[in-house]
Amino acid sequence: MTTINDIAKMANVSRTTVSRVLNNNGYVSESARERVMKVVEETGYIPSVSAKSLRTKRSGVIGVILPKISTETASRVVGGINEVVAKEGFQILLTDTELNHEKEIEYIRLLHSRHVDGIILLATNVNDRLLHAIEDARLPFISLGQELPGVTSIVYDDYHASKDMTNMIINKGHKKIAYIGVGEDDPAVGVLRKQGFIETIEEAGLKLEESWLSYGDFSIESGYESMKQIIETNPGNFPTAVFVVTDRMAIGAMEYLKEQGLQIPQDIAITGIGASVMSKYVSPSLTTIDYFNKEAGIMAAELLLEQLQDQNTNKKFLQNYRLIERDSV
Amino acid sequence: MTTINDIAKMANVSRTTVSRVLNNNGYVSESARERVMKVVEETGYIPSVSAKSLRTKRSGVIGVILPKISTETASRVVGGINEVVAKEGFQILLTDTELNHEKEIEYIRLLHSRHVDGIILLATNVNDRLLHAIEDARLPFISLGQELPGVTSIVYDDYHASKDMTNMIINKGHKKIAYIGVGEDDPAVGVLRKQGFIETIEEAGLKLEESWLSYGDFSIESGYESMKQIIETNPGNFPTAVFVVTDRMAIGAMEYLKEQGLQIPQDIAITGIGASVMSKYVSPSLTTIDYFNKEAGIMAAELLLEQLQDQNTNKKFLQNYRLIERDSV
DNA sequence: GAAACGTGTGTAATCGATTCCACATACTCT
DNA sequence: AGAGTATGTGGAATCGATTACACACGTTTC
Repeated sequence: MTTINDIAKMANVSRTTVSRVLNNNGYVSESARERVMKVVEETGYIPSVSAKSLRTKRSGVIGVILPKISTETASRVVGGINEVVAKEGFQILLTDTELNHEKEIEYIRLLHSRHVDGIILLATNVNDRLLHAIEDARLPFISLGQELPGVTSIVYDDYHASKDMTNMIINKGHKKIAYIGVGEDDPAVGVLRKQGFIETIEEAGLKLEESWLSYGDFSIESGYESMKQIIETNPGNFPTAVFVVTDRMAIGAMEYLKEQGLQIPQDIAITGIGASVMSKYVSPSLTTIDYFNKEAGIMAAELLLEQLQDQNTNKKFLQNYRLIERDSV
Repeated sequence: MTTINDIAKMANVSRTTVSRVLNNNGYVSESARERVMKVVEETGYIPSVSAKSLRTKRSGVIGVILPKISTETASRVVGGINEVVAKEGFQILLTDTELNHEKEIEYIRLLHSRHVDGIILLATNVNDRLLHAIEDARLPFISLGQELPGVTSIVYDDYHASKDMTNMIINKGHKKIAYIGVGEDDPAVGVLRKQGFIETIEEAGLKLEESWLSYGDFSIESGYESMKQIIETNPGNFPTAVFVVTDRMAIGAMEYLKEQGLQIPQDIAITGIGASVMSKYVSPSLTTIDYFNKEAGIMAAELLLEQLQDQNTNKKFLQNYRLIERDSV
């Protein structure tokens, strides 16, 4: 490995001067600059990032913590983040919590020790230890998907999205509407979406049977099972529509309905949330809500870069959404 | 930030001893070890990775170069890689070439300068400058998806997979089979898959019309357009089956056929490659080939970790595949 | 009882950069 | 002419870890 010292010797200057040339600061004569650049090009020298980062406390790396790496949402968000930070010469250091809350905290500390310049967390829950870990890291920090107190957050408008969707279902004349959700340790998907649904149902004066509520774990299979449960526990009293909080679970639910020979949407209508690519190509195509994940990633990255300059903004940003009406309702 | 010096002072030992405790090497008395551990836990001290990496030349980071970050294939592979390397305490540094060949080279050099311990490249093409860059980096290196001479490569068996698929189509009685592919600068998807298809067609003594060949760019839309082109340029002489080299393009093609009121598979059968989640849930469900992307990622990571120990293995590994017959043929 | 070895600890050099400071010129302004 | 400023350069400290080496002590071994 060639180092700055080698370059200095070869160009007949001190390493101070080499550093000045490379970082474009301080006075350097034209001739010295040319000599240095020539040697740099000839040798293909690249400065050691470790040394640089040790000295400057900046690494040019952004840490990203994902709940699950191989999901459409995650990869769209990461794509958005990457688009922005790559332009500024940053890299992404990726970690995957596999939906394990402990790991979120562990990874924050780990990224910290790696001297990342900032962290973007696709949060799935809120708890004191997590907030503490963020506080301790004292790093530019963005939470995406959940509102974390004291942290700049970008959140999807889950509540209103759910209300809009539910209202749309009601306006189509449905009165018996079932719900497939996820656990309430997830404040956004688990709590807000449910709240939007239930409040809208109540506002419309509709009845809500306990047996029409079921819960999955984000997977297609769990959507299938939840739908099965609802159908099997309500013989002769099927709901006429099902509000499902994610596209994947909605698609699982559709599978079950199709297997049972039930027509969508004639017998039972169904909706999802997330605007996955799949939602467009299943039959019937799925009515869903687009959260603009990539744009959210872009926004997160931009806010983070801003924080790298100025001090903490610590605001909350509501990402907008769009209801996509298709053939499943 | 607490440093090793702070810990040393607080525990009343030299920083050498602290380092010994943390890295578990050399002799340390039980009492010293306990004192150090106590202080470490109290302070939540984490060693600076930059300093460590500067000294040891190892960073605990694996560089991954993707052609496109937000695709199902990429995220499955990364998921597999992550599963393996995370267990060994490695992180993933992610870069995205956005299908730009120049960036592959640029990123290899950049990852090198970041002292990554190894690189996994999801290659999309082969050229001398790329090989040169890999050589220069002198790093444990794995190529996934393309065979690179002199580099340990994991390749999908595109040729035989295509042959199997084509044979399966032929065995169903089809004689007029169209092809939707991608550009031939991609040796695996563009060349091998086409070769497998064409050779099988010829072996079976079938005719191959030039107008039954069409090319897209991996996107769903390009599949749609390619299908449209084939249908429009062959009025009254439609093929009865279409071999498409990726699921996404196949799904685009299906869209067009459905729009035209053509029945799949009765009027025209269709096949994809890739076993995307979507392929299972479109109607009719798509016959495709599963390349076990996640397993390929796992294998890549394992091979890389092996290379970190021993010296260059430099072998070629053929990943196996599985034909999934569904309702589109 | 001396040599050899095992155990425990600390000193100091080192990795490859950045940056403060000192110093040397050359030019401008009263 | 002398002070002040702009320009150019290098010496040396520094960031926070690892590790070769030296040393001290206790225990075996012949």
